[in-house]
Amino acid sequence: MRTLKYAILGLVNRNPITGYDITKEFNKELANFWYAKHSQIYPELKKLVDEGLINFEVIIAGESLEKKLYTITEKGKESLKKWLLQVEDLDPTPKDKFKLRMYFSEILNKEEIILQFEDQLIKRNKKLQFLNDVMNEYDRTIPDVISPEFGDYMVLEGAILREQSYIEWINRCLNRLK
Amino acid sequence: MRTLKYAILGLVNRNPITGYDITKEFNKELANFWYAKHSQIYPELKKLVDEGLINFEVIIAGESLEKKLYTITEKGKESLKKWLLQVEDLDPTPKDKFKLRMYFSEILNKEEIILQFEDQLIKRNKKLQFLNDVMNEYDRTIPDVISPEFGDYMVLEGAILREQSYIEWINRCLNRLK
DNA sequence: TTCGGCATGTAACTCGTTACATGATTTT
DNA sequence: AAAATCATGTAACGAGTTACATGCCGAA
Repeated sequence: MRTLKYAILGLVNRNPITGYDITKEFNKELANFWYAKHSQIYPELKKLVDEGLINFEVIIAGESLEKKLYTITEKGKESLKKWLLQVEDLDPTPKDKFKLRMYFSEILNKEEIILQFEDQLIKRNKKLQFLNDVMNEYDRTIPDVISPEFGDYMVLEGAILREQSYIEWINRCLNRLK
Repeated sequence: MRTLKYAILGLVNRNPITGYDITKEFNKELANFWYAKHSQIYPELKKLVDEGLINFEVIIAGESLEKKLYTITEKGKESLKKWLLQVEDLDPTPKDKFKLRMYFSEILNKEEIILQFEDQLIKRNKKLQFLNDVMNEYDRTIPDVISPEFGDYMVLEGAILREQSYIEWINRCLNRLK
């Protein structure tokens, strides 16, 4: 399936970028729906070069620190566009360890179950708060459709809706338990 | 982390069960938040036996068909309970290929993007319809708290809320695009 | 001069999927 | 008699994590 391939290709397509900076991108907005460690990114970049989808240029920063600045090729752009246009079946439902634990919770007593939900509620609220803080930096100006910022905005909103719905689920469970 | 280990342990804890039937469970309610193929389940069962967490008894069905019926041990029950009670950090945000594609969609034109969202909307609605159908089989009788059925009901409701929230997100995106 | 961040890589391992492989039983 | 389903396994591969490994640069 090679999804990481296209995640990287998408980033390199926006602007020439180094492996290090790709890793950083995977820890910002992007982290709300895709991510990877540098140990996965560097080998994948090498593979993409071999496939002729990207090129790199070695940049010397300061005295001797080598950076590799990757740029997308025409072949890479075509490959990315083809992937963006493809119509696929739905991904399988994402796995959820907390739900798995609650699914088997009948062997716990009520108080123990409630404690689990309450702990999860705190953590989810914290995450939602964080996402809202990021969202507020957009300062009520919804970016133009078809701009890189619109992508950021869109998926951030998706992440907020997802957390809200998870919190709603927890609250419903707690109401039944109390 | 060995999550599959506990998913299996949780099922075996409910009732003695064969590997084949565990595989089937992973394609019902459970599939809304955990699943595995038989090729992963059989080796894991062997491992759990080695660890003394489950036992099995060979059953001959019909003339000569061998089944292995697995039962949880005391050690297994303790291990499961410990796992159920543990307080963990939030899982990383689940990966989402569709959101990844839309994140990079600025290189497509508006009509192409809208087509992508509309296709996704149809598929998500279909899935929601399916989940609602399953839910209606509960026939308005919410199962008792602390029963195996309550677990089923709870996670099914979670799955429905999740799909609804995804659909809400798609609609918001479409409204902005139109 | 030391510490945190910049920058790139590899090795070993776990987790999960697809495909291969076999045979028994039930249903059409 | 054939097809679907029951039932259990292994092999090869791909994806992802943790740990190992190295060296540069700027700020305190």
